[in-house]
Amino acid sequence: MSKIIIIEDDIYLREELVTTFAKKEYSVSGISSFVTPEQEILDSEPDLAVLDINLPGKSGFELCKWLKARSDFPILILTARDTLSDELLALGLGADDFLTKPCHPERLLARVERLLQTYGKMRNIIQVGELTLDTDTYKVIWRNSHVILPETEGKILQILMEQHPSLVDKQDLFSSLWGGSEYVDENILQVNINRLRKSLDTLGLRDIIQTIRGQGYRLEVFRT
Amino acid sequence: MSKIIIIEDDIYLREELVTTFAKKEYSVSGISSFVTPEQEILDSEPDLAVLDINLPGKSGFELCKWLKARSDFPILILTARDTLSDELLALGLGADDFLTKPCHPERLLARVERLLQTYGKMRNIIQVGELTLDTDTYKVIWRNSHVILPETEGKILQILMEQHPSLVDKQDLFSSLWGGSEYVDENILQVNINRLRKSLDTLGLRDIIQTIRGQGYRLEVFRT
DNA sequence: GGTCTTTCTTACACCATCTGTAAGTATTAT
DNA sequence: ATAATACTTACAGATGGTGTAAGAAAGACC
Repeated sequence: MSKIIIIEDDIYLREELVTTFAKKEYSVSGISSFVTPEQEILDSEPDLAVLDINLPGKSGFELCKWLKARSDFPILILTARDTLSDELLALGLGADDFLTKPCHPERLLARVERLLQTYGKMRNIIQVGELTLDTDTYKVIWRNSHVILPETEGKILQILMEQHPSLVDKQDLFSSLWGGSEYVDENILQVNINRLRKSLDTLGLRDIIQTIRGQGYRLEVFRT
Repeated sequence: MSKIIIIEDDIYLREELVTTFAKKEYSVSGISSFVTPEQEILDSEPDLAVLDINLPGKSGFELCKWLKARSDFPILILTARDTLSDELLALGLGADDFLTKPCHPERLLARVERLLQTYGKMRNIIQVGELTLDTDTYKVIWRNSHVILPETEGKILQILMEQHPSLVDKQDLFSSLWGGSEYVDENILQVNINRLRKSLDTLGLRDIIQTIRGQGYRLEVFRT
């Protein structure tokens, strides 16, 4: 069954939540240390996180933003802070739902259920602005159209998106793509960048890959 | 920009919602006739629907269920009915969010924005129970694993899922897959069914394709 | 139980696509 | 102007997907 992680410092409420989910046959765990919760959360590879805002150390807002940039499981914010601006901030940071305490367990369960169902359809999706990439199939989605890239082009785009908005060194691309093997033609990267540009051009994405002469490539920042 | 459809019988509120969304550069339209709203909604191919519950004719609940079975855009329920059981019912029928009137426009906009962002990542996804298929790439997801099918196998699975839980006639499969072309070996369907079964077996999905001797195939109904 | 029909399984060869190599052209920096 | 870097196009080998073929297994019917 799905794995849920609870990030909540009130031990009483945390245990209550754990019990609520455990009853429904979820595999559920609570975070107890708030010194460096980030890695603990990522390492547990949850299917969903229930996140409080008022935490010792990093706030739930910061945590939400940090997690959303590095993972693709849904985050449900559950907090006593019930102002509209809190909700707008949370949703703006990528939170998937926002519920206020006290929250009826059935409502929480229903919301969690819905998120799991929605996200169950999307595994291994990364996103930069409006650009979406499925890293299993290398399907690229932008606005209302899509292309399916061959493996090499897809891997290049994946690296560019993961490093966005930083520059990606040519050497990094070489070692990621052809690292283990023996010598390959220096030109191979340019050829594949060229192919990738042509593929993306069919979506109307001209010039989103910038060349930084002598160093490497990077994704152009574009309006969202 | 994204296209939103408003299904709300109170003309006053409807116009207010239309204005709210229009300001944010959404392409927005309202339903005015409630005799047969279903087809009008589908035909407009919206990216999201805002749906009231208390409607003349079919209720919003029925409409939600009907639409969810035939389309894949998100549905946000916006209603004056604020009981928990209404919310649970709506979410259970597949609604993606549930807000009660009166609702602050900013909250509504933020929720809509979030849904559009989430759904923007998932184009052309169909689902039967826990089984998910991307009909562009033929990536099949089940529980925590996935396979990418070759085109022919993927098309067969797509048809079986679209017709589920009905039986699919062998002739239908033949005409869908090899319809236009000249003669093909009768055996080709059996070979590809066999290949598809083996591919799905790598997910632990043994025997989900039933053979109906003399007629065709169908997807086994399994526990969700 | 025997026989006929239908379905399943495995192997093989053709074909399309992807990939790296090569060679030549264009662009940029100094 | 010249050299260095980046781009473009064409080509051939490798890979994986597809239909054909032939025989084995399973089910229906008497």
